[in-house]
Amino acid sequence: MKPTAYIRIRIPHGEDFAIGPGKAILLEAIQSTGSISAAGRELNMSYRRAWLLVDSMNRCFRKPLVDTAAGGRSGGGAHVTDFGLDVLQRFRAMEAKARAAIDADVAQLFHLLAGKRR
Amino acid sequence: MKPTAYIRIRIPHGEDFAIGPGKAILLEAIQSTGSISAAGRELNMSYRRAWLLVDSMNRCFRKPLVDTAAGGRSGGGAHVTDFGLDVLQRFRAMEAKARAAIDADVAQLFHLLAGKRR
DNA sequence: CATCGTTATATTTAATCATATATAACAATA
DNA sequence: TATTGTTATATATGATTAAATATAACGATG
Repeated sequence: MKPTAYIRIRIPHGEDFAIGPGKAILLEAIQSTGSISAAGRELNMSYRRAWLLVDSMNRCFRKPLVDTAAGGRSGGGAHVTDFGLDVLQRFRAMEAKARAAIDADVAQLFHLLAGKRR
Repeated sequence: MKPTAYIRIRIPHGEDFAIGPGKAILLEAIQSTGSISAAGRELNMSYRRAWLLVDSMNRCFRKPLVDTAAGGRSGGGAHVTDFGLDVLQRFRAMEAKARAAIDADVAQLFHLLAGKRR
C-alpha cells in the first residue's frame, strides 16, 4: 500500500464551510440511498447531523444541492440535484489534482518518519 | 482579496499525525521565540498543548524536530533542528503546490456560492 | 547554593461538540 | 381518512476535547 497524506479541502463561506470531505461523502450517500435519514444511517451519523450538513450546503450555495420532500407513501426522501452533482464532481476533481500535485513529495516525506511501532 | 480554499494537509503516523498546519505554525513560533512556552503564549495555546504537539512531532519522525533544554539561567529553551527546518520547508512547499494545483478550480467554485450575508 | 524561567508531567476543571430523545408537519396511497 | 416513514426542529443529555491548575526537575549563573 502506498503512503498517502490526508488532504482536506474546504470551501469557506461566512461562518462555516460550503463543502468539504464530509459533505461530499454525505452527498454520495444521499445519491445512493434516496434519503437523508438512510444516508445518515449508512454513515453512522445522527439524522440531525446529516440534516444540518445538508441545510448548510443548501444555504451556502446559490442553488440547492439537495432537494427534499416530506410526506407521501414512502414518507418522503431527498435527491442530489444536477447542480449538486456538478459541485460534487468539481470537488472530487480538486481533491484528485491536489493529491497528484504533492504525490512525490509525500512519498519523500514518509521516508523521514519513524517506524510506526505498536 | 482573492477567494481561497482551506487546504489542510496532514501526514498520518500510527494513531496521530506527524505534521499538519498547526504543528507547522508551532515550529515557526518556536523558531522565532526560542521556547515552547513563549511559542504557546504567542499562539494563544496552553503550554501543555504546545508541548504535546512538540512531543508528538519528535516521536513521529526519525529524528527530533525540536531540541529542548530545561534549566540554566534563562530557565531553558527549545530550538528547531536542521532536520526540523527541512521537514517544515517540505511541508510548506507541499501546501503551496497543492494550492497552486487547484487555484483555478477554487475560483470557479466560488462563483457558485451564495452571496455571504451575515 | 539560592534564584530563575523553562521543560516535563499529572490531575482536575471547564468548554465544546455530538448524540439521544421527542414532537410536529408532511403528502401520497390504500 | 388512517397509515407510513420521512423531513424539520427544539431541547436535554452524554462524550469528547481543551484548558486550568499544580508540582517537580533542570542547570547555568550570580
